[in-house]
Amino acid sequence: MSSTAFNRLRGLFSKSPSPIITTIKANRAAEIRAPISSKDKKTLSLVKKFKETTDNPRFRRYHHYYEATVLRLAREQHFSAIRDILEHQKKYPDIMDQKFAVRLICLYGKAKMADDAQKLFDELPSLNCERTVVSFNALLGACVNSKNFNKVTELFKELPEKLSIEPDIVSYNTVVKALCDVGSVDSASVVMNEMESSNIQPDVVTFNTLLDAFYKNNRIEEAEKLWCLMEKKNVLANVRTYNSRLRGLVADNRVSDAAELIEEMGKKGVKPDNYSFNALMKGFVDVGNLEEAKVWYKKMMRNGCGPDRATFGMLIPFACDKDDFDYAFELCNDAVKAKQSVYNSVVQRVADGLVERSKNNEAQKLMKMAKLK
DNA sequence: CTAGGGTTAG
Repeated sequence: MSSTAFNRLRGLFSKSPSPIITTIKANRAAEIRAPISSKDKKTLSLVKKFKETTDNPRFRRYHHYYEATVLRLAREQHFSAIRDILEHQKKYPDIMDQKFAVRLICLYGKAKMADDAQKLFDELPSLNCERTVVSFNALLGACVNSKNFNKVTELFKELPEKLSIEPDIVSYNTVVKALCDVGSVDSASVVMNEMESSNIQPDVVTFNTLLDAFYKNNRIEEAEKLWCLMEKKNVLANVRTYNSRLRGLVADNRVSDAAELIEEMGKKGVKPDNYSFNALMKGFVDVGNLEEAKVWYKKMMRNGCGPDRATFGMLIPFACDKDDFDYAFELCNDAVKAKQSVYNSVVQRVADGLVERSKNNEAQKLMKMAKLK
């Protein structure tokens, strides 16, 4: 509503015999003029509370609070609110500590706000904060998280010379990751080769990034070659390296090879984790083998790897597909015990299946559990 | 959020 219309309204209402009604109507008109939804109000109070909280130095060390707030605001697309609370941080003396500044740059990255990350990076000297390869790497990482991949290669080309920053292994690994993410796995391999001419040896992170990209693109042969190169360079495979390979084998329909690889990991002193077992169980799900999936689920438990959201999200619907609602129910119980959330639709499907099979007691128990969460 | 991680691979 235009302000003229508003004035006209006010003029009308001022002749109203009841002043109380006048006030209410005027307020409503003001609301129409500048609508503030209850969601916006919530955001405003969240921002206010965050600033007040971080005004206390003690709370500036609560990384999780920062991250949770930024991620929440990002999810709601309140980017100006994120800018608001992170800009506010520049008021504190902590900003002179590069560690603190790096955290803020990374937070911009998590909110996919690469330009703001760069703005802060550019301002560091004027904020009396030292700027080294670490904040440079944080900026690169923020661009990767923002999926602004061109910016990564651009900055990597320009900044080191301009700012006399020597790129290190983390810088190179971040560029490798950016190239893999954009689908240029070959260029990423080239960068790995180039590192060596800068006297920086590829490490396990470099290999893991590239291996994962090769396996994801079903370039199994090249991945195997890379694995050999890694061994030749005496870079020790860790659990993530093996997990990439497990996923690759499973994608290549080589489930039994994958199972063997898990056993081999144990022998090599690399303890399989959730991702390892999930990768293998996915193989058995893909070929419709519930019995083997059950066997490995048990092994997973025995190895002290708590099943996670991915495990339950995969196995419960699979058990339903196989009409094994008792097992699906058992898994739901485990999920509650493990404090892992399961989609309501999945729980509903299990409950419906139980009812169809006249297992009303179980169905009721299940619904009760679901409601508790 | 409520302990605490300066940057990279889920």
